[in-house]
Amino acid sequence: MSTATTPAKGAATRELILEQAYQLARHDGMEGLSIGALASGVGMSKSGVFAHFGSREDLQLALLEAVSARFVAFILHPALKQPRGLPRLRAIVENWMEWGRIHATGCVLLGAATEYDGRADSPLRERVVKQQSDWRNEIKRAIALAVEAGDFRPDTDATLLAFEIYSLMLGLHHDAGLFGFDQASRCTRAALDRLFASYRP
Amino acid sequence: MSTATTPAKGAATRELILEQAYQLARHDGMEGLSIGALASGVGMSKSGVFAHFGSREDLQLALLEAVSARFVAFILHPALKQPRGLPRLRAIVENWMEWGRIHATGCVLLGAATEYDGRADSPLRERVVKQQSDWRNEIKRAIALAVEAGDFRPDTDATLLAFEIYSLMLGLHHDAGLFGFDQASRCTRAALDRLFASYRP
DNA sequence: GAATAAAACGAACGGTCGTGCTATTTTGAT
DNA sequence: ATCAAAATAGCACGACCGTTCGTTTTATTC
Repeated sequence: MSTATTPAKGAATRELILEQAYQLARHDGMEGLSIGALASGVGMSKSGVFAHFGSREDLQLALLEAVSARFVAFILHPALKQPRGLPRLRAIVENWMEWGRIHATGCVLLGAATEYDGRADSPLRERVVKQQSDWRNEIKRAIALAVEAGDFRPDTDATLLAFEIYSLMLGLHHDAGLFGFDQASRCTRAALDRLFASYRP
Repeated sequence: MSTATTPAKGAATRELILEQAYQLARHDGMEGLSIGALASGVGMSKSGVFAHFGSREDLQLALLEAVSARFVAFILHPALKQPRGLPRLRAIVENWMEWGRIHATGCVLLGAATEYDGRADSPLRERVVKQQSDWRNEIKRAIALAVEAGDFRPDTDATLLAFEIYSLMLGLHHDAGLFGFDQASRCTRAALDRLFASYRP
């Protein structure tokens, strides 16, 4: 122990692998992710990549974790600088739409949610469900703060509004992937304005 | 020619194969569909199954076509018995929700839309885009009839409303797959009521 | 620089993948 | 019953899959 400094500097390689895995999973989904393609993507041997995670499933779990952290860091954290209430909620949604623009060509989290939606219980599915549940709660919290601030009517159903917002974001991703981002974002913005207006006191 | 009756009675086998492919694709997606698993599912040899379609891609295309036809037959056709306007639109949405209930454990069409969203152009993707586009137009038509009937305000943006409805259905599928159908359908119904009310004259 | 631990490699394993090819069976019309 | 055509089976192929194992290279510590 004593001077037990971090003996693992090859954790940087792990990051590199996860970054590449992220790119691959955007195209082929979580189940389409293969260690062989991943290895040649980072210029390593299959076994070299494999050793970092111990199994394909653990790799997938690590990827899921990494993407989720990235998602929250991109959307929620910057929005926390905005004052509580509608401004913060709008910032979240705005960042979310920007995330959708960047990931119009495939989003790992959305793909995972679709791949594991009705599947039998597995560590992967459990993780996805928890992440989605956590994220939904974050939105509900932002909504609750907007109600407190008087930006929304006191009888606002936060669960319902969170569902409505989330649905529009699904619509954005869906339409952006199939019909192009510009048209999709126009509809999304208009729908969000209508939605927020309908909850105004 | 002359008495050229249908020489192919093994088209029934094709149907059987497609039915099994449908079940498999619900779990593993369109890209997870494999001929080997399909063959053992219907109790045939791989090559026997293969011969019916000529390639995996053609099998996928045939499946996509079959599911799409089933989708429309389940949701749109029965609704056409309802009078034009809001009743018919409501019937469409109601059938759509029932479809979502049945397919809470994986919907092939939704899965395909996610799998091919940002992908490079391929026959599969083109087919998915066309199907989604056609379906969106059907919704817009039903909305336009509702406007004509005076159920919605004359300045109703059919494209926007179609997007809003579609988004809610995506939200239903999403939440039903992850959190259970009951809670998801409650939110969806409430959101639909709010949405329709907001367009009332 | 020697000793030690971490990291990466390379080959091999049993499987499954999609896809050809050639037989064999089954079917439907004569 | 016959015969052509359609349907299915059987087999083999090259490629890739996740995983294991023993070795070799690289990095860290004394």
